[in-house]
Amino acid sequence: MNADALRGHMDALLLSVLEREPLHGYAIIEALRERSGGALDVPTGTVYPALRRLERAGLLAGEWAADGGRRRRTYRLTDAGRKALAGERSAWRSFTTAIGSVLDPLR
Amino acid sequence: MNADALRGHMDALLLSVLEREPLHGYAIIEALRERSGGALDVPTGTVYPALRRLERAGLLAGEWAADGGRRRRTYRLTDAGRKALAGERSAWRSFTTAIGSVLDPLR
DNA sequence: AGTGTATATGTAGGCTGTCTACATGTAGGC
DNA sequence: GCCTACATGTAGACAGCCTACATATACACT
Repeated sequence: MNADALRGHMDALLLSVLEREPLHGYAIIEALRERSGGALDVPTGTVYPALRRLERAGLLAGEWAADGGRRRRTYRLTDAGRKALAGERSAWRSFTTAIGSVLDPLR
Repeated sequence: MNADALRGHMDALLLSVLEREPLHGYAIIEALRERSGGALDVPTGTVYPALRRLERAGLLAGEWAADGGRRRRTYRLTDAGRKALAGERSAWRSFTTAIGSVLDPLR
């Protein structure tokens, strides 16, 4: 998976994976890998800054938790995040339609 | 159309639009707009440098032509460009499948 | 003659998000 | 003691798309 291709779609991925249940960063990475059948293997250096960015933007809310001695920051969607996810889904459909219309034009 | 979303897909778009016939930059921009129903309106500051990059990479071959007093640089796909286009199409399918599997998981 | 729009190409510099590489620490199996 | 998995995070590099600007021809309209 080319890195540049992910550009601008990371937010949608993160919001989507948090739609059903709150997860912490490491679990998010695993969820992306599993849901995509291994195609998406996003490095920590991408995910953690992105989560903070989305939290700053008010789309996620993060909370520290402890599992034994391990610290985890669990993120959940805010209402704004849920709205943003709907927008991202819509944008994704427009995007694939637009690119698809060029790559596979009707013959 | 979010600018970042295009990242890493521009090459595929340019190669694809040149698949059937050679075109010059301005015509390529129009072709992208028409084929996508107006969704893709790529600025010249994106297209011209990208065309030169693809030419340097050996995927396109450019040639100057004159239409009256107007100069045009017409690009055509090279053999390597045709192979690259096939790769880009394949990558596009993988990409949409991967992102789609996260955004619209089977329920 | 002047104005405006379409056609046509190109560069400089900025922006931003993803990546690589590194740093830190806990938990548990062998 | 060592290794792997779990868990979070930062610094800096890199690449490519964008805005804004510069240049020039062709043609319609006033």
